Amino acid sequence: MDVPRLVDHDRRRAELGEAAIRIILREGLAGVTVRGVAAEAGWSTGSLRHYFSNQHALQAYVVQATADTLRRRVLPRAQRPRTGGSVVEQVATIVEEMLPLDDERREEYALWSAIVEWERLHPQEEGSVSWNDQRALHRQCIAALRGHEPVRDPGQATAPHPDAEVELWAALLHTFVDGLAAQLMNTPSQVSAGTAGHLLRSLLRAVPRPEQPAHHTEVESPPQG
Amino acid sequence: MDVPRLVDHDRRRAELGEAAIRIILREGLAGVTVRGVAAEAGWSTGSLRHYFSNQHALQAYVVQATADTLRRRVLPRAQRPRTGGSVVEQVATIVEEMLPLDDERREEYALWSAIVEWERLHPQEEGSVSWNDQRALHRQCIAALRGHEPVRDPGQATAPHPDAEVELWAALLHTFVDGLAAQLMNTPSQVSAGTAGHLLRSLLRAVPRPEQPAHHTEVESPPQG
DNA sequence: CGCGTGCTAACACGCCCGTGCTAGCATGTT
DNA sequence: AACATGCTAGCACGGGCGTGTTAGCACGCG
Repeated sequence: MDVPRLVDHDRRRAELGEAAIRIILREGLAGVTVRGVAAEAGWSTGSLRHYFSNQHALQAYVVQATADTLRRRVLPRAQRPRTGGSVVEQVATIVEEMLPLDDERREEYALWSAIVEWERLHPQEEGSVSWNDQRALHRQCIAALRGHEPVRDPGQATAPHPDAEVELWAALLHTFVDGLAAQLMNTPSQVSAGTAGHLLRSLLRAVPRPEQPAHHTEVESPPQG
Repeated sequence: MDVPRLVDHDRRRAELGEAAIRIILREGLAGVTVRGVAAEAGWSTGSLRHYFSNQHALQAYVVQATADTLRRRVLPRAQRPRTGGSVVEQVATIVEEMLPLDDERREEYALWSAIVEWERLHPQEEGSVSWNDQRALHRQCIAALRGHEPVRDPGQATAPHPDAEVELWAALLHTFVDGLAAQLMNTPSQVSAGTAGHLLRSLLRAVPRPEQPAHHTEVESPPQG
């Protein structure tokens, strides 16, 4: 026993994941079948089932692998330091890294939507994949609105933020970005990339900032529900 | 020939539509199969195919019937006149009629999402169903922000609006509402109904209005893309 | 009453699916 | 060189799907 492995299981699984991602982009998450993924990767179904006993196990792995791929692709772009331009422009370029404004980001957003859909249909899995990423986007919005570097995760996610107004506007921006992304994906004929940029910057200009306190919004309670 | 009909075809089609809506709510649009709808309605597949030759014809009809059902349910609620409360509160209650804040409106939003999904997958159909409803929501937002009754459709959809700022904020509100609805559906544990209400009202309070021109947003171009 | 037409039900075909199973191949060890 | 074990390929079964076809039923009309 304990014979040295002949193949690298992790490498094989990663190959399967890449094939599955290609299928998701072509046919959506419902197209991720045992037979389909095996054919896309050039294998037989029996070989695939040596690594994933179930379709469920396959899809769960694919969701995880896709989330990892997205993190590696999107986060560095969003966290790249911005120096030039106004605060509005800096925040806009950060947010635009996550919006489906071109084919590459449309691909990324389609993959992200597939993950969210999968987790909506399978809510009992231990440890939601998208939750941490949602928090990361949230923190990114907060940090961007402050004009600071992203805050390290304090570990206490529900603790009230020191600046309730910034927290509120981060939540508003987060929601707005979700809507903008949905409109760009679902009704691209009505909301083009240029329109999205205009809308985003218009909203950002409406955000009250300390150095420009022209508009006061009465904050009643923190937006965490 | 021209023998009087023995059954009311429209009535039968409507029965099929209701059965299909139940299936959409249970299993999504992908569950709308010829066999499944026939079984849900208590028919045989042969009978169903007497009314719809294709699965495509069935689904196209179901999408249309669902859109009609939604219009009859949602539009009267949204267009009900608001008298009491501030403008923010009036607009909030209008918008909330379209948000998935309880089980009934979650059902409605799930049906609406199915329609949008279907039209995204079949873009070549003559006359998009959701386009007119998107315009209706857009006009509703504009009218609500103005505090007026809904404007009649001028027939010239791309004509620039007289008040560019209202048009801009209507588009921003529309996008924000889309994002809020998506968050309520996809991540209800993070965005509850109460949170959604707070966020919506916070955004509405930030909208500059003629009687409260405390904040000036530099409008550069109309948001139509 | 008998007939024709509209409607219904059921079956058949081919395809794709998940999954269990088994014979064969390749490789590291003895 | 021979073996044992991990891996591969392929088949088989049962089920769901869309769709074409066909036999049978019900009703209105002559």
